[in-house]
Amino acid sequence: MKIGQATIKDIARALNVSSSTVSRALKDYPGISDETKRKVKEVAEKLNYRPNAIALSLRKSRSFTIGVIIPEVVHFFFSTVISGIEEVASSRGYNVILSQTNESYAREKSSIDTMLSNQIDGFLVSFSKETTDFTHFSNLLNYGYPIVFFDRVPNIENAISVMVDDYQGSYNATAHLIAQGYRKISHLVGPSNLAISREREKGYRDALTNHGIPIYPELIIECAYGTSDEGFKVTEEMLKNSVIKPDAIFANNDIAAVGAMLACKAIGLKVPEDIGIVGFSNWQFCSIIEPSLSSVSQPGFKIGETATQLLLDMIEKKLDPEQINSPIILETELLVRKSSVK
Amino acid sequence: MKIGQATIKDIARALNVSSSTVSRALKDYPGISDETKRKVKEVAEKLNYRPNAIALSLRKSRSFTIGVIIPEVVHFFFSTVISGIEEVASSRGYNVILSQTNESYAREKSSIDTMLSNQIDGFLVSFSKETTDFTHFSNLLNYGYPIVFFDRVPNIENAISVMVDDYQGSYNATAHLIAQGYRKISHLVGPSNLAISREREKGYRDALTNHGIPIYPELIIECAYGTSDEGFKVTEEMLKNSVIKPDAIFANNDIAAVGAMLACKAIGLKVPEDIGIVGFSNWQFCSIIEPSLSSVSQPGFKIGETATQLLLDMIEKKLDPEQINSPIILETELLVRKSSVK
DNA sequence: TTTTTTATTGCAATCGTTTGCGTCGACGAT
DNA sequence: ATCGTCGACGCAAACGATTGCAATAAAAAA
Repeated sequence: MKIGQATIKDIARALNVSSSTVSRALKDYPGISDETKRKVKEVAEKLNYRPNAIALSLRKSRSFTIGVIIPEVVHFFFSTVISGIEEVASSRGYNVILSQTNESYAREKSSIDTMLSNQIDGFLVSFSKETTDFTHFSNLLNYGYPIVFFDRVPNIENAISVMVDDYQGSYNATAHLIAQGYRKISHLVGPSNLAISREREKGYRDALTNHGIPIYPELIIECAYGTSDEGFKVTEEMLKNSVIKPDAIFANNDIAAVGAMLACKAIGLKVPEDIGIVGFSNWQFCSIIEPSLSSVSQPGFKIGETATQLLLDMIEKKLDPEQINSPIILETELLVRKSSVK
Repeated sequence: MKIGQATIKDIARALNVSSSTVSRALKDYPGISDETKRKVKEVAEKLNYRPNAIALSLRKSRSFTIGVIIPEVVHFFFSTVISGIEEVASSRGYNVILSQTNESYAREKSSIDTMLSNQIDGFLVSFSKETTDFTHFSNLLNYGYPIVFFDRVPNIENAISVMVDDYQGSYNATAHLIAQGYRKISHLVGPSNLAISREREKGYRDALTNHGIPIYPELIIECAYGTSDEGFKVTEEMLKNSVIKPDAIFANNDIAAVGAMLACKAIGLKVPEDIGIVGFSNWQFCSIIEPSLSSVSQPGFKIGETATQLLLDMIEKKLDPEQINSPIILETELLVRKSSVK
């Protein structure tokens, strides 16, 4: 028996009826006799009939597929988000097609192009670090194309976005370090074109200010790539050259935090006694490294779920994008571990 | 200007020619005058014409999309594989549609069904832990449907699979421990229903035997879930209760290895002086924990790449599945770090 | 001038499904 | 006997692109 190859026409031929009748019978349309419906369904079952989703897409100009554009798959946070996306999409009968940009703007644009040719019903995107021009998105938005941004969200009109409360997460982390008695807190900043980096920096600054602690620009260092090596290097340099010696480091991300931790150890500083460290994202390794790394946990799965629900609601017109005029913001959670507790 | 909405007909109308001419002109068919080609392309450009991939799929019964069925996305190894898949697929002009089964057999089957409706050109699958009946796969295979299995591969006829040399990886890891002077080597075994666990155990046993070292059944312990806590617990118990005191631990996976390492430290044993440890998979955290963890690295990215190349070659008839009658086996690499070097 | 060739283009079917509208027969009402 | 109504179904167009087979005109050959 052929697989998924039987068409409505085959059923029609077998029963000597028209394809219209078969189509209607399968969908329990009124105006088709029960007898016919029964027979059609029976034959459909026997032939292992599977509707051709492609033909349906063509007819309806709807593909029941959503496109996910993501910087990288091999990233704890993003893979968690994907998981949430996949969960909701599949439960609502949608397919997920995936493209990773590897942080390349060109790739981002071309992915969107091919997905558009595939009549994707909507996009879920977290744009690349390289992306500074958002016209490819705003064009789509102006046309009314459903897009939901998550985590990395652009500052353009009508964009619907789901993000984490980076500001508050960062504020809490910094406040926690202060509460632990750390005073000269360094911050490893993320790439400056990402809003999340700026939010996190702001949370850090405000926490210091609100606690009456001076801000030392010397201790605020950009760590654009967010690799462990980069974290190591900038930390090493800071520890050596800075006039103000930091007694804590709050890193924009966990990987850089680990680099910083290694740099501290290499120089003979004890964590958390001599220097406290907090990261961001709560990668799996946080709890198993020595000392375990305090980190701000982002609800990746929930972000994926929420963004997908929103997108599908928009696609199905259950939701008017106009109703949403500010980003959906999900709470973070500060997980205090050993690296920041004296 | 509408986005991706211009069709061949729009171009035809604008130039007062037939759609056939437009179609041919766009593809540089012979028999179309250069003048016409020029004009068609010009208008296509102006209208921002994008071929409708859905219509094309319907016509050609080819979707240029491959389906990936995977147990979980949030897993270092699998996400790495996905990355490799995505890379090759996109470079060869294919889309990737993704479904995670969460280790559920029912979900696996239904995913395959909906992907079939979507006229997927082929499958890349790593099946769920629950799956013991493989008829849904063999049906497809018998029909000549292209499938490539990876990592978790079924033992069915004509199945093409790409896997890692678990046996050899395990053998090498054990031999390395022996070479370092460790003699009473414990092994934390993985879930016994997965072939990879059995292969790894076999590699471990053979390495010991070939080096004339006795095997102590007491030191071979199942660690089915592979969590850090489980690793901790079984190791703690072994160190306390076992008559034979191990001087090394080779764990089936990195997470369990870390648990074991913590248990050793907790009891006052020094790694690697008192006890050597080696893990499996080379998770990202291996190099950043203290001491850094030696591990057998599985080439996840390469598995993804290789499997995808094979699949696309099959789809494009560049490769006859008959030619391949044994699994493709990729080499592992033992990454020696501090945890196993005296 | 007539016939043949060649260069360009159009027609129409096809992929599988949906759907507005028309058809056809039966049946009840007048 | 005639008309209207209604139930059950078929026709054909449509979605967008491709492609075998004509068709048409101009150019070349006879």
